[in-house]
Amino acid sequence: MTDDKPTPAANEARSLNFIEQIVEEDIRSGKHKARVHTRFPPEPNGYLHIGHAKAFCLDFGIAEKYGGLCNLRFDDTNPITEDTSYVDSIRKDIHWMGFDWGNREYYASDYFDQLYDLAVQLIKKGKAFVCQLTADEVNASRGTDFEPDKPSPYRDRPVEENLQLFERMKNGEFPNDSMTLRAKIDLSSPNMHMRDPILYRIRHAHHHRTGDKWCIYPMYDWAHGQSDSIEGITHSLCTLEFVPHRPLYEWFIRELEIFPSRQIEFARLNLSYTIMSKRKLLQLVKEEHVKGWDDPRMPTIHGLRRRGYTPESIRQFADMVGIAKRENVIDVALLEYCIREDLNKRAPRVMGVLNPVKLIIDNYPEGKTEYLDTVNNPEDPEAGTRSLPFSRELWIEREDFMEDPPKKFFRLSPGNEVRLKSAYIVKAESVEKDADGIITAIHCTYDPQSLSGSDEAKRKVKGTLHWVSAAHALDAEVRLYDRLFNDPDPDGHKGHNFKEFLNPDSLTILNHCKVEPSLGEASELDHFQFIRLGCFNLDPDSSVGHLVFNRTVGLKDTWAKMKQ
RNA sequence: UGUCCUGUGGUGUAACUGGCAACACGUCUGACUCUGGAUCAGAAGAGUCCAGGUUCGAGCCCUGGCAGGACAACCA
Repeated sequence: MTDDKPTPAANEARSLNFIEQIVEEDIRSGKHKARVHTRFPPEPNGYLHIGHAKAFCLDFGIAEKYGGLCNLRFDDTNPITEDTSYVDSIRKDIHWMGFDWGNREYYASDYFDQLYDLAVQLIKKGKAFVCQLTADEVNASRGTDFEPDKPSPYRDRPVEENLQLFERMKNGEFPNDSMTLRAKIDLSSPNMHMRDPILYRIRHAHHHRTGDKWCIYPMYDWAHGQSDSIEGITHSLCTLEFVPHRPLYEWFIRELEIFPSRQIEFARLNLSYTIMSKRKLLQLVKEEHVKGWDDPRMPTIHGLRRRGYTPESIRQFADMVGIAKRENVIDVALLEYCIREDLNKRAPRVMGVLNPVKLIIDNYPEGKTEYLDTVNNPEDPEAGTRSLPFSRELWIEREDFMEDPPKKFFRLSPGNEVRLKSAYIVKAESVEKDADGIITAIHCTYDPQSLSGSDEAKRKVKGTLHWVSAAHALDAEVRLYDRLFNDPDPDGHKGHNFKEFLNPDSLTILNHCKVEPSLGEASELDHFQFIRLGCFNLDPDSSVGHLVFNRTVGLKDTWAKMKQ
């Protein structure tokens, strides 16, 4: 066994995304002494969503894979939109996802002093100046693609004067927006970011961490790259919209002669039938199209958690979508696949009836209750068994009975037999209806010899139904969710607002569901598989005596597919 | 119009860096099943945006097009 060609499997295990390839090359060449250090830099001005999850799974994942570190760094350079409450939620979300940053929780605001000093350094080099143009005037001075910007009249202010003015800016001697510090680079650059970008602006605003110490705040380009350098970040991973910023990122490194972090960009996640813009998600919350950031229909981490998604399923998803530079739209079906697969292995099976109709077993003794054993999870022998109360009157799913069934209907219909899961085989005999012709009860008979597990129970019947004993059932509210938008790309239609595509049926509330009594002991957010129906979890809205379940995702339903 | 990024089955990602395109989701069969779930077996589906070129040989290299996206905030 010397010259085996690599098997496809081995090959695949070796296949790396383009960022891993870069990292491995750097390690091989001994760059930064083969050290790998990444960071996840959220701005604390909103909640994290699944797109961020893709990003921080990458940041933390790369560090983990190559024995490096990943910092959490809040990019808090804009006090008027940022808030400490967001810091808490972001921290919580990342922890919940299973990542840890040790004591390396940093803030761009931690570096305001150093950033200020670096700015002074840049001024001294003659590479930055204090500009007194108003925002409108700056915009008016902007050129076009082929026409350079008009130089600011303050562009050639002497270094000494710049130094003094910048210090006075810092000292709060000037009102908001009256001055900026701008880099002096290249007014005719085809890259607009190089046309004397603004580094600092004046904002007399209270900052959630630095309080009132500062009234000048650095812009993204100035703060982000330098923060990377200060932390010794080797690979600074960000999304594609920052590609044009990279020349500026590198210009600062060169001019300041600071640690050369490398910025690498990848394509952000897009999910079909949803939106990912923080601003637009905020709009959905504010305009009450959803009930909050943690509404189970939201693509936020908060929303997914409440919906019943597990950290493992989301990490699996992040892994499966891959990393590349081309625009992409991931099918939500992949996300659903990930949670089904995870919960299939872990979620205990229980019985719950969403749209109940009474099933009366005419030949079963009145007042009798049997306790029948049933397995908690066929995928997990360790999960054990529990007992279920069974009696003469049961609830079954209204959909599971048809008076006049089509040929492939494997459920209950007059004269036909069906297995009640973990119980007996029953045969439908007759129905009761109300004045409107709606079935109010189904009468059946059971075969006492057919109890699950008994020798006589080997008889095959075409279908198996879930059920709940009427006398023992608990009432429950069940919330069914459908996609929030009924268009695959709600934000992608020119001339149409994304809200036009909101799905009016994204939430269906069922109020009179019946669930097995064991569910009375469920805890908040516990996961279950309601047999034959889907994955559900207990919503925090539940209270003693009022159970509320969310449907995380339905089971694959080939019958539903056949009906179409 | 300028600069930059990107074009591989329906979707996403690969192709050990020149050797006739693989994996996953989705779709469709069939088997099995006390969940029409799961599991198992299998199938269909791209000749890699287009046109030239280099080469024995190109998705990978070169040239020229075309298409999509990003940028032009005192946001990040």
